[in-house]
Amino acid sequence: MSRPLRADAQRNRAQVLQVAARTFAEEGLSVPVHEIARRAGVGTGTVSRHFPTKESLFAAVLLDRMEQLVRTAGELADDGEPGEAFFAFFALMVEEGSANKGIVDALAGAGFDFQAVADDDSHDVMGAWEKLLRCAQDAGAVRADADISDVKALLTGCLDRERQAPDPDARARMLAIVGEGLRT
Amino acid sequence: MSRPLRADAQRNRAQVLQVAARTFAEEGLSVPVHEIARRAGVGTGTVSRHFPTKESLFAAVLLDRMEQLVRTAGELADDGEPGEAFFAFFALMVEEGSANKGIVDALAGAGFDFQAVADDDSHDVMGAWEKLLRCAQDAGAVRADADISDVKALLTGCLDRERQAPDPDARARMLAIVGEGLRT
DNA sequence: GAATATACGGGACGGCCGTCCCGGTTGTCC
DNA sequence: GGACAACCGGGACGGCCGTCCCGTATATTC
Repeated sequence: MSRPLRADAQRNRAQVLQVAARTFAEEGLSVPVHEIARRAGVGTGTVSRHFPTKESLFAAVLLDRMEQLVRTAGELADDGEPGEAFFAFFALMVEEGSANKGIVDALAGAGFDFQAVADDDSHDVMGAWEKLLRCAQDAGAVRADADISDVKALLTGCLDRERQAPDPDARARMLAIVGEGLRT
Repeated sequence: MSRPLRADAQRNRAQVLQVAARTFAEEGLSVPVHEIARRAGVGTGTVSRHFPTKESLFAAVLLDRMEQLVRTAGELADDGEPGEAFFAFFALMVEEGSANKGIVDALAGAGFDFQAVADDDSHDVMGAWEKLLRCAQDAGAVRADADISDVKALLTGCLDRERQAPDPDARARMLAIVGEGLRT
């Protein structure tokens, strides 16, 4: 282990992370790193010291969000009916994607290895999600042959619909369609 | 109008188009134009003279394929039950996407304006597809509130599933799920 | 408050890629 | 078969972007 970061370095790191989170969410992964540095009011060197590559910066941002989502998934799994929990989390992910272009890009596989980030030991989103699915299937609420990749693909579809034309009606309709398809 | 192309120019154009079609289908839109020129055995200048931009090259490739797909859609619409025709065409598109990474990229909106190309007057894929949808809805085979954007999004989802791990079982499952969701 | 390590800024670098241009070549037409 | 226009090849150019480096500034420690 190394000694703790200097105070200003900590501030800068946090600042970069926050700006990056907002920027990636609003504009997707195509934003240049220079731009994030500029908006954070630091030099590009500062960014690249804390996060050697763009991918590592995005991974750090994503991991933050992931933690919350996994926690939510856990809570949903704990209380209430398994089927409801599964579909509620699915809807939550759609909402998240709608507000977070970065996640959509990652899910769409636009250059980043989402799988690798999602599979990180301490932030096992896919695992948590899969558990929700399995519970719902055991409870007979979701067709037994569906796997987590199917679910992820359906999520991608819902997010694509959002991207074409964000519209509350359309979102509800897509959730209904997917729901009908997935239920036993 | 200009005079007809010189014989060698026609040959080169056709050659580039053919190589581009195969290459885009196999590797997606990220292939450099230089690489297509190299494989076609021509200089980059030759490519860029016939197709001023990469987008125009891809559009030309896509339009070829589109024509066939639209024709197929028309045939499906003409004979047989409307619901069957709609779902058959959907399955056909999934198959097409599975064999054609370029189309997947275009559908996923990876930098190219698929809509613009698809809406070309003489190759109105979306229109043809929408007609299939409307017929199926009129016949009561597909839920009435779904629109063509929903269908396109669901297709994107199916194609995403293919990309994660191509698998005949998974494809059939996805089609079943989407079918269940879309039927009345 | 001085000494030292640590971090900052932002310019430089290199790779990638699409586009353009020019000297040479090859069809075409009389 | 000769002259001219059309076309070819591929190198040059410019923009973009991620990464690295170094002279400078600042926090930390004693």
